[in-house]
Amino acid sequence: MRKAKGEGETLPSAVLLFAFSLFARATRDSHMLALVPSNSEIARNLYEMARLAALAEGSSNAFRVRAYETAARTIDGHPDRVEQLSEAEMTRLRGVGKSTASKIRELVDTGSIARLEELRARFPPGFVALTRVPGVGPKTAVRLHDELGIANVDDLAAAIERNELRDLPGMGEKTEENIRNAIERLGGAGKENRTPIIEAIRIAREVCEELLEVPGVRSAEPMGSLRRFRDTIGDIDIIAVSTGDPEEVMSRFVELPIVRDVVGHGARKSAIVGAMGLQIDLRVVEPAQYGSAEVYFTGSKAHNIRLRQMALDRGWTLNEYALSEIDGGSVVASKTEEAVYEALDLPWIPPEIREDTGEIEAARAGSLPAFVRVQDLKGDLHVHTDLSGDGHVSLADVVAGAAERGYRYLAITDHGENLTINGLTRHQLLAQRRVLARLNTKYPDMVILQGAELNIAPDGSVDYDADFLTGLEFGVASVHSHFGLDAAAQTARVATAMRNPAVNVIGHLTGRRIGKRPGIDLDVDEVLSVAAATGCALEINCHLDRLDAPAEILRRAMERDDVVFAISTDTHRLHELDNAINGVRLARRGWVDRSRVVNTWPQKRFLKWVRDKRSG
DNA sequence: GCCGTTTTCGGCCCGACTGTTTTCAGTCG
Repeated sequence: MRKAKGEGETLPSAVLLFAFSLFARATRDSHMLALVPSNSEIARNLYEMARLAALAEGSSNAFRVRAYETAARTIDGHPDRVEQLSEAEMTRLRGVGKSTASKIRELVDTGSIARLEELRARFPPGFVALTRVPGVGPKTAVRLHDELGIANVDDLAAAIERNELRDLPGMGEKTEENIRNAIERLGGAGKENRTPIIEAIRIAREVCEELLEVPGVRSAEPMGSLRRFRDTIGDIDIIAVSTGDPEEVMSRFVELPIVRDVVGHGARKSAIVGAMGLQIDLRVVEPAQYGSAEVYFTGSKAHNIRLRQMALDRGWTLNEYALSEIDGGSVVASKTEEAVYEALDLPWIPPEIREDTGEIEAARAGSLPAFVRVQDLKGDLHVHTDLSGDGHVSLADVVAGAAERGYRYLAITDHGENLTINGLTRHQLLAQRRVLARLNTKYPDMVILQGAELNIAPDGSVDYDADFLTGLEFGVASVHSHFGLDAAAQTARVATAMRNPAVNVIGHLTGRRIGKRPGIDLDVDEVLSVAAATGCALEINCHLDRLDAPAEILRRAMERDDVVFAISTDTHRLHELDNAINGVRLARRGWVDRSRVVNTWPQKRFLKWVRDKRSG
C-alpha cells in the first residue's frame, strides 16, 4: 500500500526543517487548510518526477528530466510561496513553463499530480532502487526488468547468482561481477549514502597529504560538495596538479592504504572506494588548466551547466581543460577561476553558493552579498575554558589565543549551572570574574566579556536567576536537552529565551549533529520574527558536526533585513579558535552579508549592541 | 519540458572510463 503523502519520506534534516517552517507558516496563515504544499514539497514532487522520467526516457540527461530538475531547483530556492502564484505567474519563474505550472496547480488543488502517479505505478520503489546500484542506470534497469523479470535488488542479486546477466547482449562476466560487488557495497544505501562533512574532510585531507608525496605533484585539493561546504558529502573529488607523469599519481592513488576497492583507473581519472564505503575520485591536471578544472570539479552540476550555456552564447565552450573558442579552439581562459568567470562577465562566485539557486543572476546583477572573510572577524563570542566540564583550555591560554588573532573583543561563555556535569557554579563564575579583571588589564586592546552559555529549559527559562544574570556581561543561550518536543513547544521555548535580556545570541539553533541527530522542530519564520524583534543574534556555529544554524535557515533569515548573526567557534580546545573559517564558509553558503554579522563590527558598535540587548 | 531582441521550431553541457565492442553505449559526475 502506498504511503500517505509526506509520510516516511527521507530528506536531510535541514531540508525537513525548512519544509516544516514553510508548512508551519502556511498552517498559521491560512486557517482553512492544513495541506498547502510548501515550496520544498512542490520541489520534492518535481524531483521525483525527474527521477522517474529518467527511467521512462532511458536517460538522466533527457531534456524532459532536466526540465523537471531545473523547475524543482528554482522553486526550492524561491523566497515566496509558489503555491500562491497563478499559473501565468509561475511560468515567469526560470525553467517553469505551461506544463509544469499546470502540474503544480494540480498538486495544490488536488494534492497529487496524475502524471506522477502514473510514473509511480509504472516504476515502483523496488524498481527505482535498482538504479541506486552503482553501474546500473536507467537503461540497464529497464533491460533487466524486461528481459529477466528483475523487479528489485534482491531479484538482481539472485539473477547474478544464477549467472544470468552475462548472457545478455552487451553484458559479460565482468559486468556481472561489477554489479555483484556493487550490491555488496550497497548496504542498503548505495549512491545516496552521504557522509557527514567532518568525516569527509578528514579523509580528504589525509588523501591529499599522501598525494603531495608523489613526485611532480604541486597541489592536491578537495573539490565538489566538500569545497561547496555542503554538510553531507556524497563522494570526495580531488584535483591534483602535476608537472610529472599523471599515470604515476594514479598508480599511487589506487595503492593508498585507505583503498578498499578500485572502481576506475585511467590516465587522468581514477576512482576508489575507501573507508566507510566513501568513494574518492581523483583527477590530475596541468597547472595551466587549474582554473577551469576547479570550476568544473567544484560544480554543482547545475551551476556548471549554466556557465556552459553562457559560454555557448559567446561562441565558446567550457570543459575541465579550458574555456575556449568553438571555432579554432584557442583558449579564452583556464589558469584561474577568476579568469573563467571574468571572461563570462561575472565576478568570481564563492564555491559555497554554486548551486544554481540564484547566484548566477545575482552575480550578473552585481547583487551578491558582501561575503564574510576570516579577517573581518573582530571577536569570538562563544568560548569555553577548562572550568566547563567539557573544556580543555585554560582561561589564560584562550584569551592569549584570541589576542594573537588580533581580536578586539572576546566573550568567555562557560556552561551554565543547569548542565550539571559541565556547568559552572555561581561561586566559580565570581572567581572567574576576578581573574578576568586582571586579564582585561593585561590586554588593553581587547575587551573580554564574562558571559555564559546558558541552557534553555523546556519552558524557555535559563540558568541562575535574573539578579545573578545581570552580573554577567554576555549571554549565549542554547538547547542542550529535550530535543523531542513538538514544533510549537520548541518555537515558544526558543522565543522565550530570545526575549530574555540576559541572552544576546541563540547558540546552535537547531541542536543538530550532522549525521547523528536531526535538529529540533521549529517554526523557522516565527523564530526569525522574534530574533528581529528582540535583536537577539543567531549563532553561526563553527563546529563541523554542527554547522548550526544550517545554511537554509541563514538564507531564509537573509531574506528579511532585520536579523543579525554571530559567527562563533564554540571553542573547547585552543586550536578550535581556528574553526572560525568554518563559520565563515557556512555564512557564505547562507548568503549572509558581512554587515549583518555582529562580530565583524568595530568594538564600540559591538559593545553598544551587547548593552542595548541587555538593557531590554 | 523549456526557451527566444537573429529563433515559436530546433535546439538543449561536456568528457573520462568501462566493458563489450571492431566503433560505441551506458554510466557517472
